[in-house]
Amino acid sequence: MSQFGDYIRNRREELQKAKPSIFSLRKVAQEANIEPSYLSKIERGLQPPPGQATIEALALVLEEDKDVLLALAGKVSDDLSKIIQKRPKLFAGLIRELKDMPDKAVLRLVREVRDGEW
Amino acid sequence: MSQFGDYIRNRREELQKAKPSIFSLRKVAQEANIEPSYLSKIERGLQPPPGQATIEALALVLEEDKDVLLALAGKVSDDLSKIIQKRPKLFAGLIRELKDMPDKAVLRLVREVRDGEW
DNA sequence: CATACTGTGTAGTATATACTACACACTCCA
DNA sequence: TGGAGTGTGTAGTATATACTACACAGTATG
Repeated sequence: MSQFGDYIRNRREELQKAKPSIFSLRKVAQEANIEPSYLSKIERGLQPPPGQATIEALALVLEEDKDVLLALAGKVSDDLSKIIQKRPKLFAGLIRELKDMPDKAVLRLVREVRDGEW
Repeated sequence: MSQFGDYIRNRREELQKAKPSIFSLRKVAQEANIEPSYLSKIERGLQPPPGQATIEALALVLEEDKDVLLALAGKVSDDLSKIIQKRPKLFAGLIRELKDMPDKAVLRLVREVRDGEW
């Protein structure tokens, strides 16, 4: 039931398969400046997700998107915060729509947005 | 600099103009089951935003979207969390795009999504 | 002018957050 | 077979969170 923990454990193990010497729990913890035992507990959901600074450090080490990691930890990134602040109603509407939107439609939407069609 | 506080104070005062007797700080605090002084401090940003339960109570009283209020408080709602969990990459992409997307494009996007064109 | 509201300041507290420190058990391989 | 590496368990702590309780000052109304 620990989204954040599961996510980073999966990600780390994935990287570890490719480069075992770099992505052990101890090495990753060291890179992120936290105790290995602490990271272990976070990955297994025995500890709530860490603070913003630590999450961003982990995002860097694990080559992950910090907005996603923060969100999985139940925290809102500064970028997302600015978007919501600027257009709260858009944000509320988007959540309502995305909840039930089929994947295919979402993918097409994102592709078009990215390609500047909007 | 207190997004959450500013937002709910504006909202409350707006409602207060229409119905002064119902939307005083004291009445709203009472409805949300918190101390008036606490709400006062939150509205002025002297106190960090309250917990999830209190935010949802305030959303109800102030007739606001709870996803927005939670996000302004730096917290991720369950609905948003589910979306991110299901499609982390979509979410990351969406944030990147929305940051610089002009309002007109966003509005058109949302309208179309809402109308089922997606 | 009293009393009934408005919002605010000060002081305090239980619980959760965000970690550290270090010992322990296991596996691998030289 | 022993040392280097893997992850984990227990114990503890400073700081922040998420509030309560209540006294106080101002305004408005009867």
